[in-house]
Amino acid sequence: MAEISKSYEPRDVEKKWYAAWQQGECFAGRVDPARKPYSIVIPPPNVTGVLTMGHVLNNSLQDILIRRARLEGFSALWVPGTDHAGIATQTVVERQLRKEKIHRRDLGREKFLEKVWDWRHEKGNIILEQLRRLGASCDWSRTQFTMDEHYSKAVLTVFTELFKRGYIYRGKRMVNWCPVSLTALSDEEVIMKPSSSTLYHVRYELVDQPGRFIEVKTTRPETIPGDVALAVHPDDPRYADVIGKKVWRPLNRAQIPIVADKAVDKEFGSGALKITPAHDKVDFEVGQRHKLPAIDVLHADGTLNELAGPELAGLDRFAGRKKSAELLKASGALLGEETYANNVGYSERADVPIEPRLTWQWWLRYPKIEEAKAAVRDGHIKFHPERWSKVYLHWLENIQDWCISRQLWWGHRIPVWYRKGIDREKLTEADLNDPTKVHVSLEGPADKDNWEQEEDVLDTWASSWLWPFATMGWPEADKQQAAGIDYFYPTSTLVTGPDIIFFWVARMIMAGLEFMRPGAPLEQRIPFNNVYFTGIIRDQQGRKMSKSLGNSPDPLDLIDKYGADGLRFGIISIAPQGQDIRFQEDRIESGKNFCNKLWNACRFRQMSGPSGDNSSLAAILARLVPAQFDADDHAILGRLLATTGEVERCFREFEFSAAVQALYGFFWNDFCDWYVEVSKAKLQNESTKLNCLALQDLILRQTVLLLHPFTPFITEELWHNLGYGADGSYIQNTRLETAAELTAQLAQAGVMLDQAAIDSVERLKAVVAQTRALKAEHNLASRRDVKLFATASDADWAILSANLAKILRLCAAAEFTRRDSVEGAPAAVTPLGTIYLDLASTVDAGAEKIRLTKELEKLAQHIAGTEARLSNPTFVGKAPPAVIEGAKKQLAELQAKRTELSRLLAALG
RNA sequence: GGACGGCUAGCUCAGUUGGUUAGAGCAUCUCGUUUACACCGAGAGGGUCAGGGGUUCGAGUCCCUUGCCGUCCA
Repeated sequence: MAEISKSYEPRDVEKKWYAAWQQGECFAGRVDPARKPYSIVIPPPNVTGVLTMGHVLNNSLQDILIRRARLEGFSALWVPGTDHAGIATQTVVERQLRKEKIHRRDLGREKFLEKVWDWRHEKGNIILEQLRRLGASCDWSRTQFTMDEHYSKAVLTVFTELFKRGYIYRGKRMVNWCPVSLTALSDEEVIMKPSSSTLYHVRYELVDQPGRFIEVKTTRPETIPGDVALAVHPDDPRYADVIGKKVWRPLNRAQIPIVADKAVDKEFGSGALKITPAHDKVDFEVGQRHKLPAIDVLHADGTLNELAGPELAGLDRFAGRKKSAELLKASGALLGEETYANNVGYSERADVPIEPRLTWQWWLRYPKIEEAKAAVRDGHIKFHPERWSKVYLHWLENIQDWCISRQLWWGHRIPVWYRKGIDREKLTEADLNDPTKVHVSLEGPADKDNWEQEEDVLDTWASSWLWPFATMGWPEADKQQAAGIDYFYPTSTLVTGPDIIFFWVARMIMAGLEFMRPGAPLEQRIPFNNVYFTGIIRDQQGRKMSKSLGNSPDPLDLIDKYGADGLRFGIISIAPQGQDIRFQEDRIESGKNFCNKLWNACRFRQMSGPSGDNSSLAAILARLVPAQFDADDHAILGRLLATTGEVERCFREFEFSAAVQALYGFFWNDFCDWYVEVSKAKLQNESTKLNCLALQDLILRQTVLLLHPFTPFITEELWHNLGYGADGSYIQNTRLETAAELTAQLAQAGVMLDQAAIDSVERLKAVVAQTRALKAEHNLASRRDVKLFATASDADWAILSANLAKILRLCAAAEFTRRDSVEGAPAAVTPLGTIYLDLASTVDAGAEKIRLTKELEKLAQHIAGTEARLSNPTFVGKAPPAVIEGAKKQLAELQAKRTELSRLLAALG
């Protein structure tokens, strides 16, 4: 056993144990029929990502669950991996190429993809390496990447299957278009930003009533050439007589109709709306209802095209906006401008306003919607906190088809081939299912030369929604067998953020229900049984942590500064269930301090006496001498069992910060501040020493086990330093006793907890605290030569005298004796009698009088309150007997204390 | 506009089905290097539980309402 150093130095310990764990294959997920499985799949971080505080929280929680499961005897599996993050990765590589003045089109698709793979091999594992620093006990041999060959096969299989089953179609619809990345975006890749725009007032002249105008307000005058109608509300009296008439479009002059549609907001602007179906989602729907054409006046890159007219064609949309305002002004159609605060959607990656655009895309009608609802509603999948299930169900109630295609190169290319020479603009739904025109399969058509493959790739989420089973070998039988899918699926718990309930959690549930174990009951097809939603980590001002704000500390710096264990312990302690977290570095420091405290308590144990046989719980129990147990021994065991039980409850209810707080309080306050201090007296007595050391060994062992999931490194180190584990073994292979099991084993060793003794410790603690306070009040806190007297009943004195050595040490006093009465000394009325400071000659009687008077005043208030309650007939009549008894008992104690304090005050003269 | 969450000590947060005098950590102040730990110990100060109303013998806790902050959906 190594000698323990004076303070805990995490760096070497962490390095040593992480290497040892990997060497010992501690993280391997093994199919073991003798044990129950416990599995987690990591929410795959973006392959371009680096570790953030959000990852630290999320992955610490997963590691805590997995490590606890190991201690509870489960066969645990944590599957790691990354996703290919289509647009993010493509953007990163494009940016890199731009430095060499190369555009991806210069390279061509194949060469560009080679560059992306180069980048992925060079940089794509950074975040997984960082997770190792945090102590993540993933089964790295199973690391997955969504673009790996096997995983790709799963993704494309799902596409072809869903196509066959009629869930996938091709449609020209309005999407969020990024004019820089030149692709459709999902809603979550669009960031709404409050913006200051200009609202242009534009008038449209009625064709058959020259001189009469309809006024329209718009922020986008450059789309006027794409107007195909004006719309008014059918019930709007201002416009009742113009419905069905025509107006002149003021740019690219033409006649367009006025239609009536309920989508028009009568209150907004003039109550008349210009309808531009190619450039606005609402307009598109209005256009559909009124069978209006859509005139697209923009190129894909956001410049205006020839349909916008010769003056505007070729201009960028923002330049076009200015130019169109000038043109309107020149023709007299512009009535005015006002500034207008609205929300504009921005492309997350390119940071430019997105463009609603009509494009051909592939769409998915979701499968298994009703079952997905039932799975959560009926509790087969439990959300923690539960309230998120409402958000989930609401989304499923209003679900819309999913646009699964992206105009990118990096991703899973859609396995669809078009017969050469076919006009894709004109493909009908029937054509899609005509194998002479469109081919859909994994391997592609046999005569490839006659076909052209779809250029689009799939949305990244269309690969990650398969994560829980595609990472376990699906769809190939041999790979599934090897991964142990029968054993590990469904996974136990998913840990993720509520921001991706729709994009990921809900979709995984539907995918699992559709593809896993067809025909089996719902509970065998769902991907997980529990979903734990973490909070979002914010800075001190409550802002989200982000790269652009620069308000996120680098977790690796924090690990260097506080140790991985300190970081984990600290972050968990400030992460209550379901609440956002305000990051405070001082809490991470507390985590480190706790580790140091733990370290030193173990060090003290090692310095206090010879090690006994710590090789098993049974061996330690055999060293206990129950006959020698004093009240403190009972009390600390009682607290140990209560804490063990509390931690069990916390894991059941996913209350991790409460578990950390319980362990902190138990270890620091109950064990270090009290038990270790009283041990110091007991350890000087040879007859009680060995029992005391055995008890410390028992408590430290259980504490280290309970803490191990939270702080894996230091606990593994101490486990070995204190001789709990043999060389070559690991703490994770120990079975953690539950409170019930520990109670039973203690009973078998002859230890029955004595509640009366435990209660007496509470009173003893009060005596010590009050005596210390009394000394401090008289500026004697640092004096160790004070003498104490007590006036106490025989029963109270019996307890005091039995604990004399402890009291002297804890109060830093030289003597403590019993007296029949003491006059004129400062005193404290405690639950075990009145304690006096023997300093009568030097005491300031005036100050002591003031102190006692103040205390009496407080007491009088309390007594008055209690008396009032007890004299209230409705209280006595309606409150439960236990509450009334409690109040009566309390009143008696308070009155006795008042009598005693009054006597002391009177004695001061 | 709808839904959800939050508002408790200077700061960040606990506070289980309503039941003694509302707690913790950090910060502040005082004292202290006594055989683990100054990454420590002892002590102290600090709260009309966002405002208002209601139910109840009793409300931080339940109900209604107002305000402010935040998130999501439209």
